[in-house]
Parts: sequence; structure tokens; C-alpha cells
Amino acid sequence: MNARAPQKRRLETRQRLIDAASAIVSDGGFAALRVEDVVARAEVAKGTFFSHFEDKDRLMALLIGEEMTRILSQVAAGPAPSSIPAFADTLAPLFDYMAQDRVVFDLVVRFSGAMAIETTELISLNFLHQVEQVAEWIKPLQGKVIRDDVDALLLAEGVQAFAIQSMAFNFCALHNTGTMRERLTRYLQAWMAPVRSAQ
Amino acid sequence: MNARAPQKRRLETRQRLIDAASAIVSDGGFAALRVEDVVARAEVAKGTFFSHFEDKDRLMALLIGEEMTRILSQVAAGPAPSSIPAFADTLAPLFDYMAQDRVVFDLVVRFSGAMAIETTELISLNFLHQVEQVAEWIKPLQGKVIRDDVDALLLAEGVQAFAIQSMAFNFCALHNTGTMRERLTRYLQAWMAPVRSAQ
DNA sequence: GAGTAAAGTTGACCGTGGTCAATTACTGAA
DNA sequence: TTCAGTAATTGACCACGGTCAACTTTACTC
Repeated sequence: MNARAPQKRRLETRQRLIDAASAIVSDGGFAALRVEDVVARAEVAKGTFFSHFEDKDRLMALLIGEEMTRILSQVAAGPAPSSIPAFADTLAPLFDYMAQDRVVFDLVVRFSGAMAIETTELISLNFLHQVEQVAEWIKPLQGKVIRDDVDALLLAEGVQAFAIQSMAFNFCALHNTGTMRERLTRYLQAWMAPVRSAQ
Repeated sequence: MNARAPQKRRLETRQRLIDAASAIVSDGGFAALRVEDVVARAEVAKGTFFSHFEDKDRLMALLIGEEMTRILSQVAAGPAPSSIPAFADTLAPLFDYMAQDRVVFDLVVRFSGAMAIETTELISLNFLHQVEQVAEWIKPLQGKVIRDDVDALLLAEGVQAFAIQSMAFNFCALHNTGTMRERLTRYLQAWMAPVRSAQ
């Protein structure tokens, strides 16, 4: 019923593939990643690649997901933001990584909603953790510098939505005024600040 | 300096390609679209396809953009929403079309920020028009059922950001509770309602 | 150690998007 | 009408992701 544990050989092969791919990406970027180059560098046959990864995108998603996880845990270990603009600053390393490259951004968006049921997609999990982390930061600030009429989790989801929007605008020819962070800060101010109705 | 006007023959060929592609999409969906099938149906050579469209994605973006434009103008011709939940209802035809199919959604997101400078990408323009339209709807409601401490255009951009987020969650294995519209309505309520600070 | 079933790997092969030098059709000037 | 120059089209060709039946290695049983 449940699968047998993989042999040591398989784990080594898998690691060789990942290492080869990482090396190629680190000089040349994701756009330069070719499956043939990966298997040549890892000294395995092409078929082996696809026995380890469903497709090329999954491997890229794995590499990106690992890096995002690393960055997020670093961010989470640091100090919590204490004001609304500080949220954009604190999360900047993560967002800069996602927006660094069109290929990366497209893949992140594509995989942020997991591709299929029952998957353990790193990027998708990372997005969940992001939201949880942001919600944790928000809670103690609610009623002070952040509105408290809305659930912290919903606010955190909004932060993510606005972050994606800001990143997309960053690549967009029609919205080329201002930096990503300025734009995001404006959104977050409007989204999270306690508002006194004019009425 | 500026290019000569295209010959009639060229315009006819282009239309034949578009018609062929439309026909294939309408039975089989976007996932079934093959360039070879399109050129076979249009009775032209493969090279002709790529002299008319930069790549296959641009043709798909064109078809999708045309449909989105049609839907948006229909929506714009209808009655304006007069409450926050009504925004989700009024825009539903547009969002349903975008979220109907993974291929469509991915392409829309990819092209919503135009791909390059100086392009006239329909989807990208459509997004701008969407924001303008939504802002027009928002303005007369500000100070009544919608907050007026934030610019209508910024609010409209937020509507778009939340719509994308809701659609993405719709495809996501990890967020499979509730419909897209319910989710969007919750966001919009929090985003646009006049809020009295608890403080 | 021999036998064998499952895991792991291989590489020739295929599908499909995209290229480009060669060819054909059109246009406008003389 | 002729002809040169340009627009439009062609299809053989390539690049690259992905498949799968055959083969090799490993792990387990007796």
C-alpha cells in the first residue's frame, strides 16, 4: 500500500540533479535552465530527471521554494514590524526575491495556489506560512496602529494580495511610476490603518 | 520611418488564423490549441503564423483580451453597483471568465502587467479600463456606503488585487472552502466599508 | 549463494513551439 | 509593360521538454 523508502542511490541522484540545477541557475539565471544541461552536469540520463521531478517547472518551484523558505525564516527570526510602513520593509527580502526575475515571479504566482490536490508544494506552503507570520505580527498591533475591526488573518491575506499586485505592476509597462515598496506602502496604509469614518 | 500599411492579403490571412484558432478553442478549450492545427485549418504555412504573432501566447492573449473587452463593455453598459457586495456580483461575468480555466487565468495574470514597454496588449489595457470603470462606480458611493478617506482609483486597484487573490485561491488545494464570490465579498467589505475606529 | 521481485536508470524517440533562407506575390516608378 | 524593391508566405529544420519499453542494480527470501 504505502511506498517503500527510497534507496540511498536514489537520494544521491536526486541531490546531484538539484545541485547541478542550482549551479546552472546561479550563473545564468532560471531562464538559462535546460534539462539537458542539468542531466549532463549530474551525469545521469534524461529519463532519470523525469523520474525524480514531474516536470521542469516542479524542479524550479523546488529551488525557488527552498530559497523562499530560507528567506522567510530569516525574516521571521528578525524583529517584528511595529508600524505599517515597517511591514513593507520587513518583508522586502522576500518580495525582492520574488520580483527579481520574470520567470521566478510567474512561477511563484502559478504555484502559490498549489497545482493539484494532495501536493506538498513548497511555494504554496510558504505562502501559508507568510500569512500566518504576518498575522502574528498584526495581532499585537491591532487597536493601536492597526485596525481591529477585521480579523488578523484576513488582513494578512490582504497584505499578500497587495504585495502580488505591487510586484505585477513592477513588471508592467503601463504602471512605471514609483518603486514597488512605495506602492505597497500606500496600499498597506489604506488597508490596515484604523480609519475614522468621515460620516 | 513608419511602416507601410499592410496589404489586404495580409489582413485576410491574419483573420483566417484568428478564426481558425477561435474555432479550435471553442471546441476543446485553450489547452487543446496547437499551432500546427491552427495553420492547417487556416491553410497557411507555419512560418506565416509566427510572422503574424510573436508567439502562441500572444495569439491566446489576443483571443482572451477580445473576449474580456466584450464582457467588460457589456458589464459597463449595465447598472452600476450600489452596495459593496454588488461589486462582486456586477463584475462576476468578467471574473468567471478569467477563472474558468487554468490556462486562461495564468495567461491573464502573466499579461495583466504588459510584457514589454510600448506594447498594446489587450489584456493589460483591459485591466486599466476595469480599474477606471470600478473607480467611476465607487466615486458617487464614497461617503455613503464606501469609505472616502482613500482615493477612488486606489480603492479600485485594491478591488482588482483582491479579485486576483480570490481567483488564485479558487485553484488552490489549500484554500478550498467557500466560493470565489464569497471570498471576494469578504475582502471587499473589509476594504471599502467606512470604518469607525475602535480606538 | 541462487533466485526473484521491485526500484532505479537508460537513451532512442516523439510532439510541439519557434526560426530563417529561399521563394512568390504585390506595388509603384519609369 | 517592364522591372526593381518590398511585403508576404513557405516549409525544411532546429531546440527542447517530456515518454517509455528495455535494461541494470538493489533488497529480500529460502
